[in-house]
Amino acid sequence: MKYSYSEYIPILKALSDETRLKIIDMLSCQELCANEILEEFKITQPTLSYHMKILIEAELVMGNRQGAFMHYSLNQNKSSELIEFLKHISSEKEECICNNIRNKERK
Amino acid sequence: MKYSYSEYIPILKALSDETRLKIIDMLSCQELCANEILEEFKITQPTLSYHMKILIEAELVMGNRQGAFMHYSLNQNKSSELIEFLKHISSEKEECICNNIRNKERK
DNA sequence: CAATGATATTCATAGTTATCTATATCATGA
DNA sequence: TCATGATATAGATAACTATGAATATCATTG
Repeated sequence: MKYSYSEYIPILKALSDETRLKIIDMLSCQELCANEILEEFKITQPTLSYHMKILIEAELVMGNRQGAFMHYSLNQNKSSELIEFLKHISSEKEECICNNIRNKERK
Repeated sequence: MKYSYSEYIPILKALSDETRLKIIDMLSCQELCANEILEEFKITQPTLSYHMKILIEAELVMGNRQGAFMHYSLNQNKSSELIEFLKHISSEKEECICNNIRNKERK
């Protein structure tokens, strides 16, 4: 399995913010719309909209318009994918980038 | 188990950079010193030193001076801890932050 | 103890990010 | 169709980040 680091940067950046981490947590059991999310924070509505956009662009969250309301839900596939990626890069493996580094000199 | 979001921000920020993700991957099987890592990138030595500092401050990487050389190794505990945290916030659970949101109104 | 090699720090800077205010768009119901 | 409520976009800005050049520190070896 081949991973590209850059592919995961937007997801990791999306998660590198306390507000957005909390939003992920809030969406873990149920979908919510923007005003329900907003109530839990002391930020303005445009700021929340900005954070939602980042989460959606990272594909961690899906937006589904129901009339005037945007229903936001978690994309569990994407978070699982990230978790697999993190497990992969941080554990020992056969085909590893590090095979080309110091081992090279040892052989 | 109680998680604080802010605790994980430095780790997630540390991972939100392609250079640093690659460094984590490079350290997954063996420890390496700075010049070995540097060879794999087209950045300057001070820039690498800056990235290593961020990884160390996030406790994802440990530095161990061996004479003139710094041996960098992965702190697998820390990456596991992050993975557990991400699993936790992104999956359904009994005691969830979202219990206090929409459910409240339904009861 | 001076030269050299390895790594860290300082400083300056361009680029990015989070935030707000103001405004726009979009949907609904009177 | 107009007023209202929900969400998005634009523009401005302060704070933060990644980078390189210059320099400093630290360890080794002659």
